[in-house]
Amino acid sequence: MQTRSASIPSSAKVAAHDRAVGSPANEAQRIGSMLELVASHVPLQRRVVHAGDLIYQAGEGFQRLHLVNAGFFKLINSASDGREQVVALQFRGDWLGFDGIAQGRHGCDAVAMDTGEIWSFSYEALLQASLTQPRLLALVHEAMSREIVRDRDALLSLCTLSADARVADFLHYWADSLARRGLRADQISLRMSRAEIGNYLGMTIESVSRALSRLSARHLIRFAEKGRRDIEIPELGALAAFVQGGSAAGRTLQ
Amino acid sequence: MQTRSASIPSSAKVAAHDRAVGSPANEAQRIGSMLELVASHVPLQRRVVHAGDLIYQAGEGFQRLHLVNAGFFKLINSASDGREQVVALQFRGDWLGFDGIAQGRHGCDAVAMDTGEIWSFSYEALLQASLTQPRLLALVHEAMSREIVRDRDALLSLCTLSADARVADFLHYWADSLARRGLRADQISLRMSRAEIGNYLGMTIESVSRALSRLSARHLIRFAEKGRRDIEIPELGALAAFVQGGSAAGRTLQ
DNA sequence: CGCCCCGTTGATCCTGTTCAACGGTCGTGG
DNA sequence: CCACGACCGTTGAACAGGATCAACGGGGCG
Repeated sequence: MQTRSASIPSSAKVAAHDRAVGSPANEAQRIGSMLELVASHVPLQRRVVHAGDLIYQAGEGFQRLHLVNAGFFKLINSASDGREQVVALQFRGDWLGFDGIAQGRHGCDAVAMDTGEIWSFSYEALLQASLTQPRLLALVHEAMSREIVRDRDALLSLCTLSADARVADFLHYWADSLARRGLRADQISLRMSRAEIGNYLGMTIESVSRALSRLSARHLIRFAEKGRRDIEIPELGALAAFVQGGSAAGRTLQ
Repeated sequence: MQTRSASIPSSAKVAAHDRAVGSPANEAQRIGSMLELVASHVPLQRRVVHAGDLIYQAGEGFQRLHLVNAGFFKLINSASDGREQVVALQFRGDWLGFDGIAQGRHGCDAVAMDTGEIWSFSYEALLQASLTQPRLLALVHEAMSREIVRDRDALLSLCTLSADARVADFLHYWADSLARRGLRADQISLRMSRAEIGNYLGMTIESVSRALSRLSARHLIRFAEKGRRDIEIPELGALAAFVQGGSAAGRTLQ
């Protein structure tokens, strides 16, 4: 396996979780017009959900897709022996339910982490509409592709980063996701317990807690006065830099 | 977060990597007819590739998708700081290139691990054809969905399994992938070095080697006489059972 | 108030990493 | 032909990062 040629434009890859072309503002715009386009061509049902609400469940038959209009959602994958893991976090503009297409039944649970709004619609209806609206079809494909890329970035982070760097990367990812959607990213309020974060990152509650303490000691983050779930990020760039520095520094593939 | 209700039919989940509906024979058939359908509706270019050949490269502009007609391929994701990781293994019937749709450029390298045959075709042409062939469109969506599910299963294994179980799960996955395609699974020949396996599983060469030795000592696998890359699996079920037993035994999400 | 859940911190243990040495195989070239 | 070196895989010994076990404080709620 030869090392990849150096001919890749260096701008092609910025950071594992920072790959969008275009600015954050564009991203928010993209999401807005996507929601609009879907809503105008597919009959959908809008639903307000609350923390803990189940959008769909593993094993359940697949018929409908969902779009996040507001709120935060987690996807939980589980094995037959009881192992379960948070495998993805979804924000405004993200789709829920793609995992069900392949086998006609869902492979994950989708759970709301906070109050939010979900737009649900029939997959069949979407397909029908997309036959006359190529732009709609393109959106669906982009969304699925994005999901694949994101999952693989998660895989990369999980395998190559130390516990502290993983936590930093997680915070950076969360903040970045907010920023792209036009929300303020310097002051984030995690909707997850330490247990959930740990599960998502493949580590224990204690390790998450310690990692956060260490990040705080380095002034990469700061805990808001009252809530241990509210975190300030003075300098997003510093956090990203820490992720790279804290990586096994070039654990390359030979 | 409440524990999931017990109302999920237990048959809905068999094992992380063992979720197909239908028998292995059906799967091989599905793949065969899928290849046929694509070939009969999209102009494609067939190409024989050899170990080490690059099908596409991260950063490269996205225009074409690829179908594996024969051989073994790996997808390598890499971060800006040099970290890189094998994030997926692809076999006959798998698609290559979905990661490029979202951003118009590829996010991974796709590399052949052995001699094989790749069918390449324009994504645009595929879209055009799928407008008049709904079955074709369904195939594409199923393939993308399957990819998402697989990535999430990998995430789950990575986070919840011990090193030994991860190696066992990897072997089981490989063997199972062969079996589904109608190939013999009791005697597999890995196309990967220990370094690649370790990278894929998030562990070091030494740990992979030790894990294999321990699996061999338990008679879950046997090394073929001459090659340390040829492995016999007397009982696939035993390997699967070990994965479950070797799991952190219910590292649930609270 | 008492209980439960959440988060933090300390002490100890263990899994997997790191460092190191060694054997086998293959390709190259004297 | 064999010597040499590069590469791959295995195994051992020491180390360390994170898991585990345990104790404690704070907040919300019945």
